[in-house]
Amino acid sequence: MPAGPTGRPATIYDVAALAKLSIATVSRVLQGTGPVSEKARQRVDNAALELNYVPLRAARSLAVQRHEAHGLVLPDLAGPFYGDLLMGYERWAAEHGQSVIITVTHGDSDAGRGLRDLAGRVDGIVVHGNALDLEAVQGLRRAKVPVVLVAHPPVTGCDSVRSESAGSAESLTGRLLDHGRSQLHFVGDPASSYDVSERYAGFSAAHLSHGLAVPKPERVPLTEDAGTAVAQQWLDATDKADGLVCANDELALAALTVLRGGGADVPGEVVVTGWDDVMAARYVSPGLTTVRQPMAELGRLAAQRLHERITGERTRARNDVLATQLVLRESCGTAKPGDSATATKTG
Amino acid sequence: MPAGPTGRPATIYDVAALAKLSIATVSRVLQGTGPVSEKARQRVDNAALELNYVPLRAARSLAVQRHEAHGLVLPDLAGPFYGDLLMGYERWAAEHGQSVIITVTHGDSDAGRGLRDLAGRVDGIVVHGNALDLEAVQGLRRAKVPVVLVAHPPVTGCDSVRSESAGSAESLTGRLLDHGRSQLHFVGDPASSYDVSERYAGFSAAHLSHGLAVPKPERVPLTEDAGTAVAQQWLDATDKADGLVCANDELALAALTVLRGGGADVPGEVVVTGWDDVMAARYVSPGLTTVRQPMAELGRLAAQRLHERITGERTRARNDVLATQLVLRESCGTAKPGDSATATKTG
DNA sequence: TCTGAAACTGTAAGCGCTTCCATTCTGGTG
DNA sequence: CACCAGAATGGAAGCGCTTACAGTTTCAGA
Repeated sequence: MPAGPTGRPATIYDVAALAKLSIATVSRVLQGTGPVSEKARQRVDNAALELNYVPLRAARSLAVQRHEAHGLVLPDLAGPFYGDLLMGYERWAAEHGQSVIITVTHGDSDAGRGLRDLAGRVDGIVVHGNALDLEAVQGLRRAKVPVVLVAHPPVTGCDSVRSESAGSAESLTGRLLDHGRSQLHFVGDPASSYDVSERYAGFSAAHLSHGLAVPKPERVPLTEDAGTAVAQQWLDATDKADGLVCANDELALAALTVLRGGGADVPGEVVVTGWDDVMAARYVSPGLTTVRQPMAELGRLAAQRLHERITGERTRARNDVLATQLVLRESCGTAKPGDSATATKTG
Repeated sequence: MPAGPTGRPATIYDVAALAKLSIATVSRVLQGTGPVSEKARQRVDNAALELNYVPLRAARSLAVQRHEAHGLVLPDLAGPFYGDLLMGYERWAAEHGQSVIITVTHGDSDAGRGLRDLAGRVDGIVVHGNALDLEAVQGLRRAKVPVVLVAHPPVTGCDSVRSESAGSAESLTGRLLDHGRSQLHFVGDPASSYDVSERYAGFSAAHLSHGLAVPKPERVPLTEDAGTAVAQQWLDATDKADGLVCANDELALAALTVLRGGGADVPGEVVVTGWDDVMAARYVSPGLTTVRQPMAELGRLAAQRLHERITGERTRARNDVLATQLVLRESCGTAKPGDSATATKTG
């Protein structure tokens, strides 16, 4: 809200009056559209500066029928993942002159009122799979809002962007089996999200291809507390698993720490792996073997896909799958000294 | 963009036509203002539902002269801090019907075009101190945009919200000195941000009150790389410091790890402390002593303060200072077994 | 000097919504 | 049964901006 001469925000009329020109010319100067004389440009610039004029976006949006803004719906912001995603997103958006309006569902997944409001402010919406249920997404589609899904299985009418999961999980699991592990546990509830279900699918596939029965998953939430509990259970058990394939790093870190604290030999007696490669994964000891997702790139691509849809420069749906990176450290017992990252798959 | 009967987005006119009522009545029903008969309410609701009507926010904003949106300007989104800040912010905003539009400066700190655009979309802006230089903030003020500063020294005309730093740094440093340390190094450039300068101020104060000379700071960036370098230097040095007070956890974690890797005894030979209490701080060993800031609360409060300003329910400036929490772990050599947190100061 | 095209500028009609004000219904009362 | 208050509704103006479209300059070329 810029300061007008009267104390009210200055409008384009104020600028025009001060510059002794019509509002049409002012608009042309400010937007850089249409022909304007150098003299006019000067006068307008000076007037705008003097009045601290800030164009009211709402008025422009109304006139041009475009918001030049994206909506981003995330389930949460804890942990580094969503932050990185958002960062990649915002960067692309800023470079292309789009604002980003963010909404966090905190597990509400219906978000009626807020979603509606958001839809009225933006040209399109990117939804993280864990943030909204399918019904809410369909609602957006019905309202003809362009939608891009992140980390969600493809939905007709929406583009989607996700990172490869099943393949990396399979190769990670396979690697453990190849190195002599025979009683692996999958820790984390596959039903909690699409990503986790994919990871379990890969875990299963590896077992099948090794001619082994597929162990049932430990259906626990992806939290440190759950990791602690699982590890505690392991320490108390008689029939011990020789590996914990955890659905994320939180679980794995907590488990690893408790196992170590309880005197277990990791990775000798039991190996542990995570998913996400959070910072702590490389500070814990033994270093946590995990899988890194290109979160920023995911965000960037989602922004781009949405923009293509909004501008109509593409109408055919796309479903992108980005490669992940297996990060081998000591916790899995198969890393050579001096940890590093190995090859990956593109889905 | 809802689906109108024609394929174009439905407007309030379409809803009115279908409901056989005037747009005035439709508006009253939808906004819940003014008296409307039950019958009218029904008809409007049905029509809106059938048309998948989504009100165009730009039009409403223009009419009511309010955006019901906040701008949030952050320097970055890496690390968990800003994510937590944003989370606290968004939560409060959502609960109060405000949208939040986020802009990341990535160290640009002038952000001319983007800022201007942002200012035209929102009712007020919250700026993180590290994101914008003072001139940019003044520009906003001149344009009469309500501004709340986070982690920035008070500026006339703006509210500010920050967490206490100097006091905690002083008590942390004092504690180390009391436990026999005599040659502490401050790692991190106090000029890099207000927060860091405060931490160094506290570090200095502790030395002074112990009758010691104040060591010059190691002016390095707050990164893991810098921490690595500093630790390497320590290993090579002959006249070794007996404590590294790092400006953040990244520095401290990297330093700690390299020191340990180089055979140094931490905390026996040299103690290390950080700032922020990132997740890795409790997984590294020895556990990292650090200071926890209430980031989410900071965000929440900033949102609230901005809202008070926007609505005009408060006109006197406020400068809030939130308490931090000293988190003692083994790396500082003064923690009792079983780490815990101790008291704090409110600024 | 005159003419027409090109360059520039102004007028005015919206964009979709809210809201003031006037008008039309209600349904009790006298 | 006329009358009136209050409830319900509609008409229309206006929010600040963009953008045809039309009008006015400017100026090179004849």
